[in-house]
Amino acid sequence: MKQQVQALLVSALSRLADAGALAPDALPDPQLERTRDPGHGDFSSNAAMVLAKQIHSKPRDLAQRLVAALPASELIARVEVAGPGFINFHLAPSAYLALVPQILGEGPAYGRSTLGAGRMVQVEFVSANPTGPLHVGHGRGAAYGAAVADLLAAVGFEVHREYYVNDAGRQMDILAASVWLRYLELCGEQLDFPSNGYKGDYVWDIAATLHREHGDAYRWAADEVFHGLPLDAPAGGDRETHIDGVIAAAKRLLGDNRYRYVFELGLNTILDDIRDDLALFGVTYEQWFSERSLTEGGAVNRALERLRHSGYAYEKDGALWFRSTGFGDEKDRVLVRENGQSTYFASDVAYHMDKLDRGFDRVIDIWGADHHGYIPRVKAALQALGEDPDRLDVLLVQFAILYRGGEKAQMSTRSGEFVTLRELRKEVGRDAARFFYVMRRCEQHMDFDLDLAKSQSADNPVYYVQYAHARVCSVLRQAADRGIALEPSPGTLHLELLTEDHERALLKDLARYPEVVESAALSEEPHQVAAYLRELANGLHTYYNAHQFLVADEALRDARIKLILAVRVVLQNGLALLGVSAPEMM
RNA sequence: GCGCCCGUAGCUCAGUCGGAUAGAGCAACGGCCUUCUAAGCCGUGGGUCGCAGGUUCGAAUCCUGCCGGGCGCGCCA
Repeated sequence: MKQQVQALLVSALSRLADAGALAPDALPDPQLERTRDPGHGDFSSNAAMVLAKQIHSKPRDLAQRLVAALPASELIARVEVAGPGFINFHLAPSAYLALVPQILGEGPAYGRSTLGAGRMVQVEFVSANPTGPLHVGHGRGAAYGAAVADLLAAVGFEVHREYYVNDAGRQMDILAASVWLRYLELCGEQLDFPSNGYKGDYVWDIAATLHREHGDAYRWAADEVFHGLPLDAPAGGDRETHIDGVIAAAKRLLGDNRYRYVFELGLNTILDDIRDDLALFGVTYEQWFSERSLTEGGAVNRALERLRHSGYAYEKDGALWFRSTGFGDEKDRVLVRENGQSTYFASDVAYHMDKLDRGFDRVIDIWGADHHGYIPRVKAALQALGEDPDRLDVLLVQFAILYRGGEKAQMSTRSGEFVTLRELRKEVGRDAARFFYVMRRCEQHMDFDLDLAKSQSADNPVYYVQYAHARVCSVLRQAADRGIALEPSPGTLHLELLTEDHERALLKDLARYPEVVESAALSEEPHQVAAYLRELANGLHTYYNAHQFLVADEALRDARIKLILAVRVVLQNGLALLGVSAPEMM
């Protein structure tokens, strides 16, 4: 609908340009907006005011000439110039009424478009280290990333969702060591668990699996394991060097194969848990991409070679560095450590190189805000590799700050004190959690009050929207009980009877939906959909309270049923985009 | 110290590529269930848009400087 009006405006502008009144190259994209005040019509454009400045004309005069140049259209009831030079478009009622059969005909397709023209977009999100279960912080990235991906798919992009599995780093070794030590404890060994080890219950669970399936086959005396290791922090030493010593001991005593087995057991158990957790949250991926595969497949070495070749890699202090300062980064970054091990950054360079090589037109990374300092070096690497850094878009999701009992709750995977996504889902439900997470802009810090989310979940706006859907379904059930046909023949449609203010307001909301989806998708802001759904639900509730739908007048009744059927379609479509269900009964 | 994000009603937040009178939910107060679900509706009160300058027909929105909060500044991932 907006596009049609926009086309009229563009046409008027080019007519003036043809007449020599405007310089063709000075034509801006005319800005057409929904008006806030219904008195200003349906759409408003500031084109005349913007143009007037360029050609030194009076805005209102120019607006009048633009209006005169508008092609005739059945869509428009009238156009007027208002205020300092706004052009206000009042649409014909019939334009809105035509929406109802259109929405009912298109069903789930209403609001979708082909704007993306099948261009390939990759969305990588969550990508939490597989060292423990997902917590509520990851939940925000999951809900947000899934919604962004679904929105882009809705407007015609070919979307590829991906989870980058950090299965290669030191943190994974710490996990393997933690599992092994817990296993030793289950075997009856007495030991001081490293302060830097993973202490969550899930580590015990994995250790128990190892013990159950392999008995004492992986058992060594604790004294032998800890003999000669650097002291841990509580004993006056350093926790980092201590845990490194434990890892080294585990590798030495167990040998490659057994160590690898423990490592894989931990990784796979946790990865399975994460995969299951996300699936139950309605979040699925086209691909789970292994960091280790980059090293093992030679991609890291190829990336390093390309950087060397481009002259942006150099040796210093026994390490290999990337000259990211050449692209505006604060300092150069290490690619290969003195000890010969490549860094996480080296993997990430290889990973992003691989993403672009796979042919995605756009790559979207969704990261926690704590990684923001990482953006310049990744973009720098892409530039150094001769790629266009603008193909990569990094969206930073701010932390969800947890509150419990009015106080901030600590969150640390290492200490085991955290609320898991699984727990959250169990307590407040998938729908409430998904909706809650995308209600705010991603740059906005989010206060997540656990007590409120858990105990007063009925206050959550998601129920307001879902209730609107359930209400429509309820009315339809009532109608069926009374033997009223829900699918009258087209001849009985008298949509022109929908003249109440509430009905006109609802029709306008229905018309806005495709505009909202497009805007939310292009700006990667799912909260626009959440806000819209609340407004649409409000329109339905208000209408419901003001008017009876199942009235005696058959023509009016049919028109009203058609209208709320259309509302139901849009509620379903919008909720689906956010991963929220549309219950028929509440 | 440097960098990124944020600062709008009592609380949580929309509105931010400049537009018309700054909005919503919650909380507070007052109404509405013999009629399709009251998880709802209607009404009332509530604001120096952090502060100070600047840009212009017009600034919550853009620029500069401050103030306040969060995060980051590893041969960790």
